[in-house]
Amino acid sequence: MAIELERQSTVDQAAAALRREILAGRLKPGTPLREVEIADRLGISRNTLRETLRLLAHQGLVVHSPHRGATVAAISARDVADIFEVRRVLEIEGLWAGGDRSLATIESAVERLEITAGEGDWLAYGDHEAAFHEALVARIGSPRLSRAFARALRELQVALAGVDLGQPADGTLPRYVREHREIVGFLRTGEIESAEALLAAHLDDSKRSVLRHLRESSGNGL
Amino acid sequence: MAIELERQSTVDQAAAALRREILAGRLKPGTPLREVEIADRLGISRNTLRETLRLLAHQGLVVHSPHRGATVAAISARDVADIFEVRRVLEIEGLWAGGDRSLATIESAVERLEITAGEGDWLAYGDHEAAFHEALVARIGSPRLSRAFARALRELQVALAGVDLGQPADGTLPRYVREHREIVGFLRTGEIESAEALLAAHLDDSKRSVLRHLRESSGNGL
DNA sequence: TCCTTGCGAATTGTTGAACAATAGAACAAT
DNA sequence: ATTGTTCTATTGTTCAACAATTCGCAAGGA
Repeated sequence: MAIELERQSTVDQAAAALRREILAGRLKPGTPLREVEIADRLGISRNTLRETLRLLAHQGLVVHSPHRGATVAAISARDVADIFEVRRVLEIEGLWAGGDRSLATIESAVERLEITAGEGDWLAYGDHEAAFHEALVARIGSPRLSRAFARALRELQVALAGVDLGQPADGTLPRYVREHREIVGFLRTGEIESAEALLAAHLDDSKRSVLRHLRESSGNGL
Repeated sequence: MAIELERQSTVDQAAAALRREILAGRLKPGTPLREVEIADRLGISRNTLRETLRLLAHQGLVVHSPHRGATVAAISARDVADIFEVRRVLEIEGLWAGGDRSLATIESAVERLEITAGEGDWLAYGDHEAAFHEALVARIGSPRLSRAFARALRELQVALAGVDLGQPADGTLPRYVREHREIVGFLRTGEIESAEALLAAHLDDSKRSVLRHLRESSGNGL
């Protein structure tokens, strides 16, 4: 009916701002978020910031412990393993579940992914890769499962914020790009078993890579 | 390590209180939750209540729209279908995934379920049935998937709050109880395909039942 | 009758200040 | 090394005010 003009509440704007800072790596995992400091840096009141922090906590970007405040979510190896378990279950379910119309979304994601990879724009590449896998899960047709999946992917992004930006030119990336193309190829021809095997291997590779980056960056704590 | 003594913040206590009222059916789906009214009924400040409402919104018990306030979550037929899709995917995955030790938890849930069903305590029966299915999903070993599943179950409970309390003595319940026992039996003997078929039928039955109750209670809106 | 326009009351959004409660650190006593 | 004891920074919670917005409703016009 009316044009959906996007008025955002102060809470949402603040959440977006903090999310940007976290994903950009300016606020590293484990950093405590002092309420008064953040509040007047963002120019909002402390009460409003508290609602913002609850929102971000619910999204998994910060963790909140009583009387100790909020800190940027720090992810453990166990968390990484869990997130990849979520990915395995839901993405493979998506392989088998999908209708044909969903292939278009996936294929366009692959195309954008290849373009940005060719240009070396690894930031955009990450977004398109996420879009690819989200489209895969969307084939199940369940908004709730899609939301749970998207949340898991976001947690992964936080874990890698500011870590993988300049790194990925070690030769493995071209293989990643190719694998996405091959998976969608198998999907189109109905060779789901082959797609599943390839996807499982892809996820395993990715998990190992994430765990390695995690050890390198924040492994100093152990 | 330390004894986890449960000091709850005001926000958590208020959330628990509201959750009780909603699940008991005293606050019916769609009811608007006026901030000042609820706040001084619970004896807390409006700011604290707002954080509580954000928490409940995140748990799916209330929905929040800008400048319109929070209302007790009202579920649509589409939502019910989605929730049962979540259940289908995760519970069946749980059938195939589990280790042996998880069977003990499931079997004890079945026993409690049979006892409470025999006593006609349908409120406790609902809890134990939820515990059964949560234990099934827990076999996957993923805390995140378990959380997503528990959230879906809670949404279903809200939808049926105050509806199914006195109703279930129409002869279908004994079959439900028996089916749980049979599923765990198939699990124990490793006949996963049989367990899957039975579980799928069980979920289909349950979905139909929920949709019928939904039409009967809040079908007046359409 | 329809519809739109403006008004007003109820409600939410946001702020700022205050005080209580707690954790964590520094320090003293054993 | 362990146990108390302050002290301080920070979070938890409350309160009162005001701004912004929604919604019902009455007045007015086509």
